[in-house]
Amino acid sequence: MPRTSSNSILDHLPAALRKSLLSRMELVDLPVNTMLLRPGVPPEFAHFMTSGITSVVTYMANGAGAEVGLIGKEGFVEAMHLLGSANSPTTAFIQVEGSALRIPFKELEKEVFATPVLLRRVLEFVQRHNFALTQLAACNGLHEIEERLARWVLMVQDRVDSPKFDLTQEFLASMLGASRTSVTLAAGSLQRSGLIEYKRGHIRILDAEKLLTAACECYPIVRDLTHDDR
Amino acid sequence: MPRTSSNSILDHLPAALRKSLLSRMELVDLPVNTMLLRPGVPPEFAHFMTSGITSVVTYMANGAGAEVGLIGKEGFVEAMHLLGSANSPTTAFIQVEGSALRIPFKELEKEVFATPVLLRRVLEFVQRHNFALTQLAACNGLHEIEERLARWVLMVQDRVDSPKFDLTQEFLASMLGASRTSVTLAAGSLQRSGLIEYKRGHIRILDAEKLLTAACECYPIVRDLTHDDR
DNA sequence: CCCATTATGTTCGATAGAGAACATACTGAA
DNA sequence: TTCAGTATGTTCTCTATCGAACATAATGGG
Repeated sequence: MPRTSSNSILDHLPAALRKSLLSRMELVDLPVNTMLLRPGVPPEFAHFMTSGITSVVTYMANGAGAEVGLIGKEGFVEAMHLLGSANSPTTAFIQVEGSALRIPFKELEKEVFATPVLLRRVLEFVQRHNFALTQLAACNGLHEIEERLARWVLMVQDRVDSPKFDLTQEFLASMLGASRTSVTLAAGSLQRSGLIEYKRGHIRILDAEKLLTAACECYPIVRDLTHDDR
Repeated sequence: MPRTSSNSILDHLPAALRKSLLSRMELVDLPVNTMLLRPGVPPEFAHFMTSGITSVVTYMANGAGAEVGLIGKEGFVEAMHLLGSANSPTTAFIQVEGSALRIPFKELEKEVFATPVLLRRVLEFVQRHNFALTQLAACNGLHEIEERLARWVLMVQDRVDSPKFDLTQEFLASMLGASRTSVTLAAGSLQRSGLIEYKRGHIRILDAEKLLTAACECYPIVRDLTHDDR
């Protein structure tokens, strides 16, 4: 399977089912900031990420936001929406450009509830995503910015398979629910310690080992949840 | 149906299915602090709350914790665990004494995946619970203690149907991911404004209207998610 | 190559909250 | 009724973070 169409969930499906799904899917490029999901709006497509990262964020009325999820090729974006018809308070958009295999949401919905194997895989993903979310929910309230920044950077790295990617500090601030000033300070600190290099929206991990130490305990917990092979 | 055995999920099932389930369930009293779920331990029973409140909390290594869920008679405690076999990082225990209809977890699991209607109801609950969680995750990081305290009190009230219940400030602190001092100050402020009365672990809501104003925007969002009639 | 734009760096005052220490007051069991 | 235990009230110092303001520096389109 070519690298650009590899998605963990699809890859682990029985061959026949995978083929059937793939035949109805379309590989789409996803530039930065592409909106995949808005609060209260039912999704048109489901996006099985094959590269890049989707951020799931909850925004408050005053515009402040905080990360509540990060989805790469280990998952797909609209999983939660398959479970029912409640209004989602979240926004999802492309944080690191990439691509996804997309399928009309209604079609996936039908398939999921008609195909037990697929349903199980979807629910397993929902479970892992949810457990990760509980950890991040506590993390947001309890840990300091520098630890959370380190965690975030590592989480992104896991999903892009590269020590180098693009993220402005302004953007990071809204992800971490912090002010840009604080992010600059935290990033500066990590940079002075030689863990990362930051250059106008380009970030590079220099020492992943030490970064792990700088991150809060939430990182390995969340990583195991989202990147364990089952 | 007697008040003590009323649970929203069970109540909305087709009569035959409900009867079948109820015949295999046991009504149990749940005193304060009863543990229902520990991190990484598969649940033995599922508890459909009929009164009282279960708190779902994520604890960090240093003992600090934060709320990631509140379950009353609108739901049941171990829903997430039905979806797969990943390790949950959460702890669940009784926060306000009450009762629940419990059923061996394995038995419910079998039933859920054999009975589409039941599965749908379960997934709907999981979805609502999850969307609420995304809101609370952001809330934990972005809102101030007094607003969150007001929100918490209202959420508890919704689930006990009473303006009066027992909660120590020490406990509230660990729920809100704050220090006891901060909770005392916030509670004192709400008390001086005449919104609540606090007396040695006994809290009484005096002015629910104003409390709504004092709470952050998250309260109505979460309430609609968890207490909407579908 | 230049300039407008955008991203980062830096400083400063203000503040929410942490954490410790101690005082007070209520409660229930003996 | 008394006392030990527990919950709340209060004060203080300390620190992380905010928010605003401004400086600097890189970037890319013309």
